[in-house]
Amino acid sequence: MVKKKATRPYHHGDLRAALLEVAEKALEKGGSETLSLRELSRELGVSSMAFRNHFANKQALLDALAREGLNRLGVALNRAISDREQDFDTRIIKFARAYVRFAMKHAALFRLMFLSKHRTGAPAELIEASYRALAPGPATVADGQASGAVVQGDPARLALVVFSAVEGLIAISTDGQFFGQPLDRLTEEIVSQIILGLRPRL
Amino acid sequence: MVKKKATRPYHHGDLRAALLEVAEKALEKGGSETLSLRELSRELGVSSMAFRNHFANKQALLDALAREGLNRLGVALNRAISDREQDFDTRIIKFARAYVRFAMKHAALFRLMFLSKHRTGAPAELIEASYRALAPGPATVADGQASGAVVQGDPARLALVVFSAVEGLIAISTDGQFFGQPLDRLTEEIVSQIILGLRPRL
DNA sequence: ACCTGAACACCGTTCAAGT
DNA sequence: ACCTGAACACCGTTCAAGT
Repeated sequence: MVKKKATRPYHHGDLRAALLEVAEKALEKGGSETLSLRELSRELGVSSMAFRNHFANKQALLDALAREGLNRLGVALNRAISDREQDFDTRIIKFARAYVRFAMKHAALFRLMFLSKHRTGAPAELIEASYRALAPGPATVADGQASGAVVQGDPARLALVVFSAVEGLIAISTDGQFFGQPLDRLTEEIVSQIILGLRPRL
Repeated sequence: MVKKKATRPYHHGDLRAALLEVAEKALEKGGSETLSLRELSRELGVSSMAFRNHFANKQALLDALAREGLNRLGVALNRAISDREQDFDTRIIKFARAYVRFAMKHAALFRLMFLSKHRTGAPAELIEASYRALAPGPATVADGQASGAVVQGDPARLALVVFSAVEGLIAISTDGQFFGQPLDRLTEEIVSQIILGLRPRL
């Protein structure tokens, strides 16, 4: 996130930031395919091609949006596991909840984030941003290994099981078929299940 | 799937089927947003608006494609659990594998299927097609309950845990981070984990 | 450095018309 | 019943030009 000097040249102090802001709003109520650059420009009272000074094309704007989203997810996940005094189970459940909550709260952005990073020819920068954002997962698993709560093995590989559980919850959550169970409770249940498999054999 | 008489009126015996076929091919290598009706029409050597006799608009064509995909998934899932002599664990693992394999093999179609049915204002027909396609999940759980392999409770609710596991696998599989483990094996591992939670308490 | 405006090659959809 | 072709209102992107 490079800060630009607010020289207020034509219409805005920072057209780039303004574009990202309205783009995210448009995203959240229409998806990435219905998002129109011309419409965004109209909203901001700027010419259709003003955005060209800040983004090479539409894809570049979407990538920037995805990158920003990944950074925000990373912050949320880091905060969730920040208390290193807590035991592994508590931390990993908080991690899972933060992940699921982010996906629920910013559904369209979340979809874009993983659509962008998985598309063929995604910029390396985006892949790296994703690794950084998700790093709290493996990190917590590694801490769990250090305290004897988790079996030995590659933390990234073991964390994959947690990611799988979380992504599964997110996927089925759009069905809204929770039979009245709050999502936080379901997250705890499923992740608790997963934790059992990560336990060292007695 | 209503069969039309092959009267070969202008260009095709069945333009509807031909459209669905090329549309799926286009989908599989470009996503639903880059799919162009005009381009499909050109490929079939037909006017841009010929499709209008078979589909009200682009969305209707995508919905039809999603519906067809759901039917095919349903067939695959039914086949996976068809041997009622097998025990619960075997059947539900086969179910999960069939699900994951379908999603891998028809990635773009799979995405479209769940994008279509989850979008606001999705036709009821699509929702029903989805329930029918996924029915083998709850059905297998119900069989498991009958044989004492699964705890009591709403089969649809219990099956949700299996769906969650499977969807999670699919989500992370696009990352291709399996550390050399075959997906079938990982599916078995994770679903086996899930099964433990479905067991009646001794 | 930042923004404009006309032009180009695409879209999906509507409508009147053809057979 | 099925298909065509012109027209309309949109796109994203390129390019030459403005300050």
